[in-house]
Amino acid sequence: MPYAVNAMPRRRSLTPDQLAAAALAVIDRDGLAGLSMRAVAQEIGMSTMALYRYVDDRGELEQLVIELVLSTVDTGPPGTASSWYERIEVMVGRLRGVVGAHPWIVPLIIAHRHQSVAVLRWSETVVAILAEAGLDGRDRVVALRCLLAYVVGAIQLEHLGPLAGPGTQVIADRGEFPQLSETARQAGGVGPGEEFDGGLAMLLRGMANGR
Amino acid sequence: MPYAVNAMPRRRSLTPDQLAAAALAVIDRDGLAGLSMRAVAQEIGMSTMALYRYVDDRGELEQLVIELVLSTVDTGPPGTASSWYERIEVMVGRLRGVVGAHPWIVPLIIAHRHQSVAVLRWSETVVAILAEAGLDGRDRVVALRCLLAYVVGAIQLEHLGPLAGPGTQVIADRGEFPQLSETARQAGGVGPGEEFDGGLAMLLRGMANGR
DNA sequence: AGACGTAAGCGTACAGCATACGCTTACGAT
DNA sequence: ATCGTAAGCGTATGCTGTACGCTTACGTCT
Repeated sequence: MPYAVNAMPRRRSLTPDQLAAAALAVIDRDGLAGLSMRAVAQEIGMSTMALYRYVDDRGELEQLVIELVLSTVDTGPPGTASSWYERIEVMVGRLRGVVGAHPWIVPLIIAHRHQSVAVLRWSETVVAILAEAGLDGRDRVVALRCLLAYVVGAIQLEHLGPLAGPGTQVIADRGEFPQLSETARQAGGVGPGEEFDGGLAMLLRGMANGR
Repeated sequence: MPYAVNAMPRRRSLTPDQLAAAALAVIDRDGLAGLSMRAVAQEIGMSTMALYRYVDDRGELEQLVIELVLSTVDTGPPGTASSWYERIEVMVGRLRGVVGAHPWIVPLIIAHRHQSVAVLRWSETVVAILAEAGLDGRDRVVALRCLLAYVVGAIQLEHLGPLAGPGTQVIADRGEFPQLSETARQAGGVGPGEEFDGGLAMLLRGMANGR
């Protein structure tokens, strides 16, 4: 006679969420490169191999992490009061807010997104709004993927490059790239948030003026 | 008395380009995860440690690789006959063509882009076109970063997810996400090229209708 | 109360990783 | 012919993921 689910010989001392949270803590502290089974085990005070009672391999742990993060994205449709334009901004803003708080996980999202329910829920809501905006068929497909590409790309460019100054600035200021260094000079006054929102606004204007 | 440059006690048997080409071959064959000093050494028939006569560390090898790839991007301004709109399309298309042929290196580009002259050259030309289009100040900064974010994000979404079907399709078709699965169905008929170009077109329309 | 079976958790082992250090060796300059 | 130098290599160290088998806690059944 098989055991009941809650009558295991020894109860697990961890929930998958706790495990994922520990992994996320490691990532936030030491970056994606710092994520190792050993580091996570130490974080929760267990032996390395104990983790394998919870996940089959490192990949499954990564999946747990992105699901933990993405599940905190509010995927409910924003109030219908505002325009579709603003509602997309809200949806994208929510995603950026959550993911931008843990930028190291973006590569994990790209790798595991097809297994993520959270991404699907978010996409579902966004697609619905796009439909309301009058986009359908090809254009809607394109718009959705385009939004995702932008979010994913922008977050990485913002957070995952090494400090912007020493590299670009020095070379740019050598007078070899006049237009660029002029632009770079003005970039100083533009905060990351404004930059992101500005780009998103361009994108949305383009979607609105669909051909 | 120091030696002349070409009179070294033992001539290097490799050019940096050959080294980078070997690393790129490994990446193209086995992915970024397959890139290791050992693998590259084997590829060129040298010992692992011999590589360190050419680069300080793995990071420098990566930089060599992206510079090898990106240096093949034609950064010359496209013919002035066409509109700025079309010229940006050409510039973005060139970048996508080259990088899309080696999609695994995108994370390397993100990490090392600030040290890449090729990226600067490309940006310089793009900025010049944007200026002609009437964009300046804040808008030009935003537009450039936005284009880069899109390219980088789109290439990763296209190439770096695991096969699209089994994951998304199966879940989507469970009727839980009606809008999404409807959209996904139509996505089948849209090729990657069309999708990329479609998104870019939206972006450019938005830039044109600057507020 | 005591015995049993199961799964939790751990220790060890192994292959592969980047790379520090020091040795050998080829070879241009003298 | 000799010498100095840098090319190239071998070994060692401390990381990584994880396969395998042991110990141990504990719910269930007698």
